[in-house]
Amino acid sequence: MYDKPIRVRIAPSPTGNCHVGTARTALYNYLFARKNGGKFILRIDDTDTKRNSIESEEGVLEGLRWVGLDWDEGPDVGGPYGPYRQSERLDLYHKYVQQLLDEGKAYECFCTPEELAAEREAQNARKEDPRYSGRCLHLTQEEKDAFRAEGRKAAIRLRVPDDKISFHDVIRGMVESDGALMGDFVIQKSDGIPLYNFATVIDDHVMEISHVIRAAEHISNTFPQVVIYRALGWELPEFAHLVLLLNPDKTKISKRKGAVYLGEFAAMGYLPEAMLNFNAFLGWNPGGEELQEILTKEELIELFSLERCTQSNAVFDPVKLDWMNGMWIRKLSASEVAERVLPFMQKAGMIGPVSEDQMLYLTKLISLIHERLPRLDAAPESLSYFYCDWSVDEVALDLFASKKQTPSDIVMLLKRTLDLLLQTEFAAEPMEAAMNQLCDDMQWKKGDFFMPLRVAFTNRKVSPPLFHTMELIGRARVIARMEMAIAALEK
RNA sequence: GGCCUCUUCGUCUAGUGGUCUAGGACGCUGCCCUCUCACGGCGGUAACAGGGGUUCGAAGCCCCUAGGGGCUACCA
Repeated sequence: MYDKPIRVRIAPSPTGNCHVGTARTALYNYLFARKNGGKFILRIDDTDTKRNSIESEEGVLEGLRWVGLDWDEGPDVGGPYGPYRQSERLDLYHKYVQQLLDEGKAYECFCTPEELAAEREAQNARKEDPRYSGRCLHLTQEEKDAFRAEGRKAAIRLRVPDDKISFHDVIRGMVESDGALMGDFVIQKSDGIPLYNFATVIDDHVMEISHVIRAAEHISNTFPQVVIYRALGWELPEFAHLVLLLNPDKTKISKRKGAVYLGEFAAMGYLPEAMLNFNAFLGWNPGGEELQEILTKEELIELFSLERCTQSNAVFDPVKLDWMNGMWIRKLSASEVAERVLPFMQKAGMIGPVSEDQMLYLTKLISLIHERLPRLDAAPESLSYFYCDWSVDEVALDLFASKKQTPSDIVMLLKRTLDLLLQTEFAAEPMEAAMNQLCDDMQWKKGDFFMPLRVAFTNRKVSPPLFHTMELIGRARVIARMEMAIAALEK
Protein backbone atom coordinates (compact mmCIF):
# COMPACT_ATOMS: atom_id res chain seq x y z
CA MET A 1 0.00 0.00 0.00
CA TYR A 2 2.82 2.40 0.84
CA ASP A 3 6.31 1.99 -0.55
CA LYS A 4 8.21 3.27 2.49
CA PRO A 5 7.94 2.00 6.04
CA ILE A 6 5.24 3.97 7.81
CA ARG A 7 6.62 6.11 10.60
CA VAL A 8 4.53 8.90 12.11
CA ARG A 9 4.96 11.07 15.12
CA ILE A 10 3.24 13.33 17.59
CA ALA A 11 5.48 16.16 18.69
CA PRO A 12 3.97 18.03 21.61
CA SER A 13 5.64 20.80 23.54
CA PRO A 14 5.84 20.06 27.23
CA THR A 15 3.19 22.36 28.56
CA GLY A 16 2.20 20.37 31.62
CA ASN A 17 -1.21 19.37 30.31
CA CYS A 18 -2.48 17.40 27.38
CA HIS A 19 -4.65 19.56 25.17
CA VAL A 20 -7.59 17.90 23.35
CA GLY A 21 -6.13 19.12 20.08
CA THR A 22 -2.87 17.35 20.86
CA ALA A 23 -4.79 14.23 21.79
CA ARG A 24 -6.75 14.35 18.55
CA THR A 25 -3.62 14.77 16.43
CA ALA A 26 -1.89 12.01 18.38
CA LEU A 27 -4.90 9.78 17.86
CA TYR A 28 -4.92 10.19 14.09
CA ASN A 29 -1.20 9.46 13.93
CA TYR A 30 -1.73 6.46 16.15
CA LEU A 31 -4.67 5.11 14.17
CA PHE A 32 -2.79 5.56 10.91
CA ALA A 33 0.27 3.76 12.25
CA ARG A 34 -1.66 0.88 13.77
CA LYS A 35 -3.86 0.47 10.74
CA ASN A 36 -0.89 0.26 8.40
CA GLY A 37 1.58 -1.63 10.52
CA GLY A 38 3.75 1.41 11.04
CA LYS A 39 5.51 2.97 14.00
CA PHE A 40 4.07 5.71 16.15
CA ILE A 41 6.71 7.95 17.68
CA LEU A 42 6.47 10.47 20.47
CA ARG A 43 8.92 13.33 20.29
CA ILE A 44 9.08 16.24 22.66
CA ASP A 45 9.46 19.58 20.90
CA ASP A 46 11.03 21.58 23.69
CA THR A 47 13.19 24.07 21.86
CA ASP A 48 11.31 26.99 23.32
CA THR A 49 13.51 27.22 26.38
CA LYS A 50 11.67 30.30 27.62
CA ARG A 51 8.42 28.50 28.03
CA ASN A 52 9.09 24.81 28.41
CA SER A 53 10.43 22.78 31.26
CA ILE A 54 11.31 19.13 31.40
CA GLU A 55 9.05 18.56 34.39
CA SER A 56 5.95 19.53 32.46
CA GLU A 57 6.53 16.76 29.95
CA GLU A 58 4.95 14.11 32.13
CA GLY A 59 1.52 15.76 32.14
CA VAL A 60 1.35 15.45 28.39
CA LEU A 61 2.38 11.80 28.35
CA GLU A 62 -0.08 11.06 31.12
CA GLY A 63 -2.92 12.52 29.11
CA LEU A 64 -2.03 10.52 26.03
CA ARG A 65 -1.82 7.33 28.05
CA TRP A 66 -5.15 8.12 29.68
CA VAL A 67 -6.98 8.06 26.35
CA GLY A 68 -5.38 4.74 25.61
CA LEU A 69 -2.54 5.67 23.31
CA ASP A 70 0.85 4.01 23.42
CA TRP A 71 3.91 4.68 21.32
CA ASP A 72 6.70 2.59 19.89
CA GLU A 73 9.45 5.12 20.42
CA GLY A 74 9.67 8.06 22.77
CA PRO A 75 11.60 9.69 25.60
CA ASP A 76 10.14 7.26 28.13
CA VAL A 77 10.41 4.04 26.10
CA GLY A 78 13.51 4.78 24.06
CA GLY A 79 14.04 3.57 20.51
CA PRO A 80 16.62 3.44 17.74
CA TYR A 81 16.19 7.06 16.64
CA GLY A 82 16.69 8.74 20.00
CA PRO A 83 17.07 10.87 21.89
CA TYR A 84 13.45 11.91 21.63
CA ARG A 85 13.70 15.35 23.17
CA GLN A 86 14.78 18.13 20.86
CA SER A 87 16.67 19.77 23.69
CA GLU A 88 18.94 16.71 23.68
CA ARG A 89 19.54 16.82 19.95
CA LEU A 90 21.16 20.24 19.68
CA ASP A 91 24.44 18.87 18.24
CA LEU A 92 22.52 17.37 15.37
CA TYR A 93 20.86 20.65 14.49
CA HIS A 94 24.19 22.48 14.76
CA LYS A 95 25.71 20.04 12.33
CA TYR A 96 23.14 20.84 9.67
CA VAL A 97 23.23 24.56 10.37
CA GLN A 98 26.98 24.41 9.85
CA GLN A 99 26.53 22.50 6.62
CA LEU A 100 24.13 25.13 5.31
CA LEU A 101 26.53 27.87 6.38
CA ASP A 102 29.44 26.15 4.62
CA GLU A 103 27.41 25.77 1.47
CA GLY A 104 26.47 29.44 1.51
CA LYS A 105 22.79 28.60 1.86
CA ALA A 106 22.57 30.21 5.27
CA TYR A 107 24.23 33.24 6.80
CA GLU A 108 24.80 34.99 10.08
CA CYS A 109 22.50 37.82 11.06
CA PHE A 110 23.49 40.29 13.75
CA CYS A 111 20.34 42.37 13.77
CA THR A 112 18.92 43.02 17.20
CA PRO A 113 15.26 42.45 18.01
CA GLU A 114 14.89 46.23 18.21
CA GLU A 115 16.39 46.74 14.77
CA LEU A 116 14.15 44.09 13.30
CA ALA A 117 11.10 45.57 14.94
CA ALA A 118 12.00 48.99 13.60
CA GLU A 119 12.46 47.55 10.14
CA ARG A 120 9.09 45.87 10.30
CA GLU A 121 7.45 49.03 11.50
CA ALA A 122 8.96 51.06 8.69
CA GLN A 123 7.74 48.50 6.17
CA ASN A 124 4.30 48.60 7.66
CA ALA A 125 4.30 52.39 7.49
CA ARG A 126 5.12 52.13 3.80
CA LYS A 127 2.31 49.57 3.45
CA GLU A 128 4.80 46.94 2.47
CA ASP A 129 4.62 43.40 3.67
CA PRO A 130 6.98 42.99 6.58
CA ARG A 131 9.82 40.77 5.54
CA TYR A 132 13.50 40.58 6.41
CA SER A 133 15.52 42.79 4.10
CA GLY A 134 18.53 40.52 3.90
CA ARG A 135 20.87 43.25 5.01
CA CYS A 136 23.19 40.90 6.90
CA LEU A 137 23.63 38.70 3.83
CA HIS A 138 26.65 40.58 2.53
CA LEU A 139 28.38 41.42 5.76
CA THR A 140 32.16 41.42 5.45
CA GLN A 141 34.36 39.53 7.87
CA GLU A 142 35.40 42.86 9.43
CA GLU A 143 31.81 43.90 10.02
CA LYS A 144 31.00 40.56 11.59
CA ASP A 145 34.04 40.80 13.84
CA ALA A 146 32.98 44.28 14.86
CA PHE A 147 29.53 43.03 15.86
CA ARG A 148 31.10 40.21 17.81
CA ALA A 149 33.43 42.64 19.52
CA GLU A 150 30.31 44.53 20.61
CA GLY A 151 29.15 41.33 22.21
CA ARG A 152 26.48 40.57 19.65
CA LYS A 153 25.70 36.97 18.90
CA ALA A 154 24.52 35.92 15.47
CA ALA A 155 21.28 34.25 14.57
CA ILE A 156 21.38 32.12 11.44
CA ARG A 157 19.10 32.82 8.52
CA LEU A 158 18.35 30.62 5.58
CA ARG A 159 18.45 32.11 2.10
CA VAL A 160 15.08 31.68 0.50
CA PRO A 161 15.08 31.36 -3.31
CA ASP A 162 12.42 33.25 -5.25
CA ASP A 163 10.76 30.07 -6.41
CA LYS A 164 7.32 28.61 -6.15
CA ILE A 165 6.99 26.45 -3.08
CA SER A 166 4.59 23.57 -3.14
CA PHE A 167 3.90 20.35 -1.35
CA HIS A 168 1.39 17.56 -1.49
CA ASP A 169 -1.14 17.15 1.28
CA VAL A 170 -3.03 13.89 1.53
CA ILE A 171 -6.12 15.71 2.74
CA ARG A 172 -5.93 18.87 0.64
CA GLY A 173 -4.05 18.02 -2.53
CA MET A 174 -1.31 20.31 -3.85
CA VAL A 175 -0.71 23.41 -1.76
CA GLU A 176 1.35 26.20 -3.29
CA SER A 177 2.91 29.51 -2.37
CA ASP A 178 5.81 31.68 -3.47
CA GLY A 179 9.24 31.97 -1.87
CA ALA A 180 9.51 35.53 -3.15
CA LEU A 181 7.01 36.57 -0.49
CA MET A 182 8.88 34.99 2.35
CA GLY A 183 12.17 36.68 3.16
CA ASP A 184 15.15 34.91 4.66
CA PHE A 185 14.01 33.40 7.91
CA VAL A 186 15.84 32.47 11.07
CA ILE A 187 16.67 28.81 11.57
CA GLN A 188 18.81 29.20 14.66
CA LYS A 189 18.45 31.77 17.39
CA SER A 190 21.41 33.78 18.60
CA ASP A 191 21.53 31.58 21.68
CA GLY A 192 22.28 28.59 19.47
CA ILE A 193 18.85 26.99 19.81
CA PRO A 194 17.22 26.06 16.51
CA LEU A 195 13.78 27.32 15.63
CA TYR A 196 10.82 25.01 15.57
CA ASN A 197 10.59 24.86 11.79
CA PHE A 198 14.22 23.87 11.48
CA ALA A 199 14.39 21.31 14.25
CA THR A 200 11.18 19.75 13.02
CA VAL A 201 12.52 19.23 9.53
CA ILE A 202 15.80 17.78 10.76
CA ASP A 203 14.06 15.40 13.12
CA ASP A 204 11.34 14.35 10.73
CA HIS A 205 13.96 13.51 8.15
CA VAL A 206 16.51 11.89 10.43
CA MET A 207 13.83 9.91 12.24
CA GLU A 208 12.57 8.80 8.84
CA ILE A 209 9.06 10.09 9.39
CA SER A 210 7.02 9.06 6.36
CA HIS A 211 3.85 11.02 7.03
CA VAL A 212 3.66 14.31 8.88
CA ILE A 213 0.14 14.34 10.29
CA ARG A 214 -0.53 17.51 12.24
CA ALA A 215 -3.07 20.27 12.77
CA ALA A 216 -3.95 22.72 10.00
CA GLU A 217 -2.35 25.63 11.84
CA HIS A 218 0.91 24.21 10.51
CA ILE A 219 0.04 24.58 6.84
CA SER A 220 1.80 27.89 6.60
CA ASN A 221 4.77 26.52 8.54
CA THR A 222 5.11 23.91 5.87
CA PHE A 223 6.31 26.43 3.30
CA PRO A 224 9.49 27.41 5.16
CA GLN A 225 9.93 23.77 6.05
CA VAL A 226 9.85 22.84 2.38
CA VAL A 227 12.54 25.44 1.74
CA ILE A 228 14.67 23.74 4.39
CA TYR A 229 14.11 20.30 2.89
CA ARG A 230 15.19 21.62 -0.47
CA ALA A 231 18.25 23.40 0.90
CA LEU A 232 19.34 20.14 2.46
CA GLY A 233 18.50 18.17 -0.66
CA TRP A 234 16.02 16.00 1.17
CA GLU A 235 12.87 14.38 -0.11
CA LEU A 236 9.60 15.63 1.36
CA PRO A 237 7.49 13.36 3.53
CA GLU A 238 3.78 13.12 2.87
CA PHE A 239 1.86 15.80 4.71
CA ALA A 240 -1.64 15.60 6.12
CA HIS A 241 -3.07 18.68 7.81
CA LEU A 242 -6.01 17.98 10.06
CA VAL A 243 -8.88 20.38 10.54
CA LEU A 244 -8.77 22.67 13.53
CA LEU A 245 -10.94 22.20 16.59
CA LEU A 246 -13.22 25.15 17.25
CA ASN A 247 -15.17 26.59 20.16
CA PRO A 248 -18.95 26.65 19.72
CA ASP A 249 -18.58 30.27 18.58
CA LYS A 250 -16.28 29.05 15.77
CA THR A 251 -13.13 30.58 17.12
CA LYS A 252 -10.13 28.33 17.58
CA ILE A 253 -10.66 26.11 20.58
CA SER A 254 -9.45 27.71 23.75
CA LYS A 255 -9.44 27.55 27.47
CA ARG A 256 -11.86 30.21 28.79
CA LYS A 257 -14.54 28.95 26.43
CA GLY A 258 -14.63 25.51 28.01
CA ALA A 259 -12.47 22.59 29.02
CA VAL A 260 -9.50 21.87 26.78
CA TYR A 261 -7.20 19.68 28.84
CA LEU A 262 -7.68 15.96 29.17
CA GLY A 263 -7.23 16.23 32.92
CA GLU A 264 -10.24 18.52 33.10
CA PHE A 265 -12.36 16.06 31.17
CA ALA A 266 -11.26 13.24 33.43
CA ALA A 267 -12.21 15.28 36.48
CA MET A 268 -15.64 15.92 35.00
CA GLY A 269 -16.29 12.23 34.70
CA TYR A 270 -15.73 11.67 31.03
CA LEU A 271 -14.52 8.23 30.08
CA PRO A 272 -11.26 8.02 28.17
CA GLU A 273 -13.01 5.68 25.73
CA ALA A 274 -15.59 8.37 25.04
CA MET A 275 -12.97 11.08 24.63
CA LEU A 276 -11.08 8.92 22.18
CA ASN A 277 -14.21 8.00 20.27
CA PHE A 278 -15.45 11.59 20.17
CA ASN A 279 -12.10 12.98 19.09
CA ALA A 280 -11.88 10.45 16.30
CA PHE A 281 -14.98 11.93 14.70
CA LEU A 282 -13.73 15.49 14.78
CA GLY A 283 -12.37 15.71 11.29
CA TRP A 284 -12.81 12.16 10.15
CA ASN A 285 -15.56 9.62 9.70
CA PRO A 286 -15.71 6.19 8.17
CA GLY A 287 -18.46 7.11 5.72
CA GLY A 288 -21.52 5.10 4.87
CA GLU A 289 -25.21 5.84 4.94
CA GLU A 290 -26.03 4.66 8.43
CA LEU A 291 -22.80 5.25 10.18
CA GLN A 292 -22.04 3.65 13.48
CA GLU A 293 -20.59 6.28 15.77
CA ILE A 294 -19.87 4.37 18.94
CA LEU A 295 -16.60 2.68 18.15
CA THR A 296 -13.79 1.17 20.17
CA LYS A 297 -10.17 1.98 19.60
CA GLU A 298 -9.75 -1.32 17.77
CA GLU A 299 -12.70 -0.62 15.50
CA LEU A 300 -11.36 2.83 14.76
CA ILE A 301 -7.99 1.38 13.79
CA GLU A 302 -9.71 -0.98 11.41
CA LEU A 303 -11.75 1.79 9.79
CA PHE A 304 -9.25 4.63 9.72
CA SER A 305 -7.78 6.21 6.63
CA LEU A 306 -6.24 9.62 5.97
CA GLU A 307 -8.21 9.91 2.76
CA ARG A 308 -11.43 10.06 4.76
CA CYS A 309 -10.31 13.02 6.81
CA THR A 310 -12.51 16.06 6.30
CA GLN A 311 -11.20 19.47 5.34
CA SER A 312 -13.26 22.05 7.14
CA ASN A 313 -12.79 22.95 10.78
CA ALA A 314 -14.90 21.18 13.38
CA VAL A 315 -16.70 22.62 16.38
CA PHE A 316 -16.04 20.67 19.56
CA ASP A 317 -19.59 20.19 20.80
CA PRO A 318 -19.69 19.32 24.50
CA VAL A 319 -23.36 18.38 24.23
CA LYS A 320 -22.63 15.59 21.83
CA LEU A 321 -19.69 14.54 23.97
CA ASP A 322 -22.12 14.13 26.88
CA TRP A 323 -24.31 11.88 24.78
CA MET A 324 -21.38 9.80 23.69
CA ASN A 325 -20.08 9.57 27.23
CA GLY A 326 -23.48 8.25 28.34
CA MET A 327 -23.37 5.66 25.59
CA TRP A 328 -19.97 4.52 26.80
CA ILE A 329 -21.06 4.36 30.41
CA ARG A 330 -23.94 2.13 29.38
CA LYS A 331 -21.57 0.01 27.36
CA LEU A 332 -19.60 -0.84 30.49
CA SER A 333 -20.81 -3.31 33.10
CA ALA A 334 -22.17 -2.06 36.42
CA SER A 335 -19.08 -3.21 38.27
CA GLU A 336 -16.80 -1.47 35.80
CA VAL A 337 -18.77 1.73 36.26
CA ALA A 338 -18.66 1.25 40.03
CA GLU A 339 -14.90 1.07 39.96
CA ARG A 340 -14.63 4.23 37.94
CA VAL A 341 -17.22 6.03 40.04
CA LEU A 342 -15.49 5.14 43.29
CA PRO A 343 -12.90 7.96 43.19
CA PHE A 344 -15.72 10.46 42.67
CA MET A 345 -17.62 9.05 45.65
CA GLN A 346 -14.50 9.24 47.78
CA LYS A 347 -13.79 12.76 46.69
CA ALA A 348 -17.35 13.69 47.69
CA GLY A 349 -16.61 12.16 51.08
CA MET A 350 -19.38 9.59 50.76
CA ILE A 351 -17.15 6.56 50.84
CA GLY A 352 -13.91 6.23 52.75
CA PRO A 353 -11.55 3.33 52.41
CA VAL A 354 -13.41 0.60 50.58
CA SER A 355 -14.27 -2.87 51.67
CA GLU A 356 -15.44 -5.61 49.39
CA ASP A 357 -18.96 -5.25 50.78
CA GLN A 358 -18.99 -1.60 49.99
CA MET A 359 -17.90 -2.27 46.43
CA LEU A 360 -20.67 -4.80 46.11
CA TYR A 361 -23.20 -2.32 47.45
CA LEU A 362 -21.92 0.43 45.17
CA THR A 363 -22.23 -1.91 42.22
CA LYS A 364 -25.86 -2.59 43.07
CA LEU A 365 -26.51 1.11 43.32
CA ILE A 366 -24.83 1.68 39.99
CA SER A 367 -27.05 -0.83 38.30
CA LEU A 368 -29.97 1.33 39.43
CA ILE A 369 -28.58 4.56 38.00
CA HIS A 370 -26.51 3.08 35.21
CA GLU A 371 -28.64 4.30 32.34
CA ARG A 372 -29.28 7.61 34.07
CA LEU A 373 -25.65 8.57 34.41
CA PRO A 374 -24.36 10.98 31.78
CA ARG A 375 -21.01 11.46 33.51
CA LEU A 376 -19.21 9.78 36.39
CA ASP A 377 -19.15 12.97 38.42
CA ALA A 378 -22.94 12.94 38.60
CA ALA A 379 -22.92 9.77 40.72
CA PRO A 380 -22.36 11.23 44.21
CA GLU A 381 -25.31 13.58 43.82
CA SER A 382 -27.65 10.97 42.43
CA LEU A 383 -26.68 8.42 45.07
CA SER A 384 -26.59 10.76 48.03
CA TYR A 385 -29.76 9.48 49.70
CA PHE A 386 -28.31 6.00 49.89
CA TYR A 387 -25.36 7.29 51.89
CA CYS A 388 -26.68 10.28 53.74
CA ASP A 389 -29.62 10.65 56.14
CA TRP A 390 -31.53 13.77 57.05
CA SER A 391 -33.44 15.10 60.02
CA VAL A 392 -37.14 15.94 60.44
CA ASP A 393 -36.36 19.59 59.84
CA GLU A 394 -34.74 18.74 56.57
CA VAL A 395 -37.70 16.86 55.12
CA ALA A 396 -38.53 18.58 51.85
CA LEU A 397 -42.16 19.33 52.65
CA ASP A 398 -42.73 21.37 49.53
CA LEU A 399 -42.10 18.27 47.42
CA PHE A 400 -45.19 16.68 48.92
CA ALA A 401 -47.33 19.56 47.80
CA SER A 402 -50.02 18.50 45.36
CA LYS A 403 -53.19 19.90 43.91
CA LYS A 404 -54.98 16.61 44.29
CA GLN A 405 -53.96 15.57 47.77
CA THR A 406 -54.04 17.35 51.07
CA PRO A 407 -51.26 16.78 53.58
CA SER A 408 -53.59 14.59 55.56
CA ASP A 409 -54.26 12.45 52.48
CA ILE A 410 -50.54 11.95 52.23
CA VAL A 411 -50.15 11.15 55.88
CA MET A 412 -52.87 8.56 55.50
CA LEU A 413 -51.11 7.08 52.50
CA LEU A 414 -47.81 6.93 54.36
CA LYS A 415 -49.39 5.30 57.40
CA ARG A 416 -51.16 2.63 55.39
CA THR A 417 -48.02 1.90 53.42
CA LEU A 418 -46.01 1.73 56.61
CA ASP A 419 -48.44 -0.80 58.08
CA LEU A 420 -48.24 -2.80 54.91
CA LEU A 421 -44.45 -2.82 54.83
CA LEU A 422 -44.29 -3.98 58.42
CA GLN A 423 -45.96 -7.18 57.35
CA THR A 424 -44.32 -7.62 53.95
CA GLU A 425 -41.05 -9.30 53.16
CA PHE A 426 -38.58 -6.49 52.53
CA ALA A 427 -37.60 -7.27 48.96
CA ALA A 428 -38.42 -5.56 45.68
CA GLU A 429 -40.86 -8.09 44.21
CA PRO A 430 -43.09 -8.74 47.23
CA MET A 431 -43.18 -5.04 48.04
CA GLU A 432 -44.14 -4.24 44.48
CA ALA A 433 -47.01 -6.70 44.58
CA ALA A 434 -48.24 -5.49 47.96
CA MET A 435 -47.98 -1.81 47.20
CA ASN A 436 -49.64 -2.11 43.81
CA GLN A 437 -52.46 -3.91 45.54
CA LEU A 438 -52.77 -1.13 48.07
CA CYS A 439 -52.79 1.45 45.32
CA ASP A 440 -55.65 -0.37 43.61
CA ASP A 441 -57.52 -0.72 46.87
CA MET A 442 -57.23 2.96 47.58
CA GLN A 443 -58.15 3.74 43.98
CA TRP A 444 -55.36 6.27 43.58
CA LYS A 445 -53.62 6.88 40.32
CA LYS A 446 -50.20 5.31 40.31
CA GLY A 447 -48.38 8.58 39.93
CA ASP A 448 -50.30 10.14 42.81
CA PHE A 449 -49.64 7.10 44.92
CA PHE A 450 -45.95 6.60 44.35
CA MET A 451 -44.68 10.15 44.22
CA PRO A 452 -45.23 10.98 47.91
CA LEU A 453 -43.58 7.69 48.79
CA ARG A 454 -40.60 8.55 46.62
CA VAL A 455 -40.30 11.88 48.39
CA ALA A 456 -40.50 10.18 51.78
CA PHE A 457 -37.80 7.64 50.89
CA THR A 458 -35.41 9.87 48.99
CA ASN A 459 -36.35 13.45 49.87
CA ARG A 460 -36.52 14.22 46.15
CA LYS A 461 -38.87 13.76 43.22
CA VAL A 462 -36.50 11.91 40.94
CA SER A 463 -35.09 8.50 41.61
CA PRO A 464 -34.73 5.11 40.01
CA PRO A 465 -37.77 2.79 40.16
CA LEU A 466 -39.03 2.67 43.70
CA PHE A 467 -38.97 -0.94 44.82
CA HIS A 468 -35.33 -1.67 44.11
CA THR A 469 -34.46 1.70 45.49
CA MET A 470 -36.23 0.84 48.74
CA GLU A 471 -34.55 -2.51 48.93
CA LEU A 472 -31.13 -0.91 48.68
CA ILE A 473 -31.91 1.87 51.14
CA GLY A 474 -32.73 -0.89 53.57
CA ARG A 475 -35.71 -1.73 55.76
CA ALA A 476 -34.78 0.18 58.88
CA ARG A 477 -34.00 3.41 57.06
CA VAL A 478 -37.06 3.20 54.84
CA ILE A 479 -39.27 2.85 57.86
CA ALA A 480 -37.48 5.55 59.78
CA ARG A 481 -37.78 7.92 56.83
CA MET A 482 -41.48 7.24 56.52
CA GLU A 483 -42.03 7.94 60.18
CA MET A 484 -40.03 11.08 59.86
CA ALA A 485 -42.06 12.24 56.87
CA ILE A 486 -45.28 11.60 58.79
CA ALA A 487 -43.98 13.57 61.72
CA ALA A 488 -42.93 16.44 59.51
CA LEU A 489 -46.27 16.53 57.71
CA GLU A 490 -48.23 16.47 60.93
CA LYS A 491 -46.34 19.34 62.43
C1' G B 1 -3.34 44.33 4.95
C1' G B 2 -0.55 39.97 2.63
C1' C B 3 -0.16 34.65 2.06
C1' C B 4 -2.59 29.94 2.78
C1' U B 5 -7.01 27.45 3.46
C1' C B 6 -12.15 26.18 4.17
C1' U B 7 -17.76 26.79 3.14
C1' U B 8 -24.14 20.73 3.05
C1' C B 9 -29.41 21.09 8.76
C1' G B 10 -27.79 25.03 15.19
C1' U B 11 -23.48 21.13 15.63
C1' C B 12 -20.58 16.51 13.73
C1' U B 13 -21.15 14.76 8.92
C1' A B 14 -22.79 11.30 4.20
C1' G B 15 -22.46 12.76 -0.73
C1' U B 16 -16.72 11.85 -5.81
C1' G B 17 -22.10 14.87 -12.59
C1' G B 18 -28.24 11.68 -13.04
C1' U B 19 -30.17 6.72 -8.00
C1' C B 20 -30.87 13.98 -3.96
C1' U B 21 -38.49 16.06 -3.47
C1' A B 22 -30.06 15.78 -0.13
C1' G B 23 -29.10 10.49 4.04
C1' G B 24 -27.28 9.54 9.25
C1' A B 25 -25.90 11.28 14.32
C1' C B 26 -26.24 15.05 18.43
C1' G B 27 -29.71 18.82 19.88
C1' C B 28 -34.74 20.38 19.97
C1' U B 29 -39.64 18.34 19.54
C1' G B 30 -44.37 14.81 19.17
C1' C B 31 -46.04 9.93 20.38
C1' C B 32 -45.26 5.03 22.68
C1' C B 33 -43.19 2.50 27.04
C1' U B 34 -43.84 4.16 32.27
C1' C B 35 -44.51 5.09 39.73
C1' U B 36 -40.76 10.03 38.68
C1' C B 37 -36.21 10.55 35.91
C1' A B 38 -33.63 8.17 32.44
C1' C B 39 -32.95 4.26 28.79
C1' G B 40 -35.31 2.29 24.57
C1' G B 41 -38.80 2.41 20.19
C1' C B 42 -41.44 5.17 16.32
C1' G B 43 -42.17 10.09 14.03
C1' G B 44 -41.15 15.47 13.23
C1' U B 45 -37.90 19.91 12.74
C1' A B 46 -33.83 21.78 10.02
C1' A B 47 -28.82 22.57 5.20
C1' C B 48 -26.17 22.44 -0.42
C1' A B 49 -23.10 30.73 1.48
C1' G B 50 -24.39 34.06 -3.00
C1' G B 51 -23.75 35.03 -8.23
C1' G B 52 -22.10 33.63 -12.88
C1' G B 53 -20.54 29.80 -16.16
C1' U B 54 -19.55 24.41 -18.20
C1' U B 55 -23.24 20.42 -19.17
C1' C B 56 -28.95 17.30 -21.79
C1' G B 57 -28.28 17.35 -16.38
C1' A B 58 -24.53 20.40 -10.91
C1' A B 59 -24.47 19.78 -3.70
C1' G B 60 -20.19 17.58 -6.46
C1' C B 61 -16.42 20.83 -12.11
C1' C B 62 -14.56 26.20 -13.38
C1' C B 63 -14.65 31.60 -12.23
C1' C B 64 -16.02 35.69 -9.15
C1' U B 65 -17.98 37.63 -4.58
C1' A B 66 -18.96 37.11 0.50
C1' G B 67 -17.95 34.88 5.05
C1' G B 68 -15.02 31.71 8.53
C1' G B 69 -10.28 30.03 10.07
C1' G B 70 -4.84 29.64 10.17
C1' C B 71 -0.15 31.98 9.56
C1' U B 72 2.28 36.57 9.14
C1' A B 73 8.40 36.17 15.68
C1' C B 74 15.54 35.08 17.20
C1' C B 75 7.03 30.85 19.89
C1' A B 76 5.69 25.88 19.10
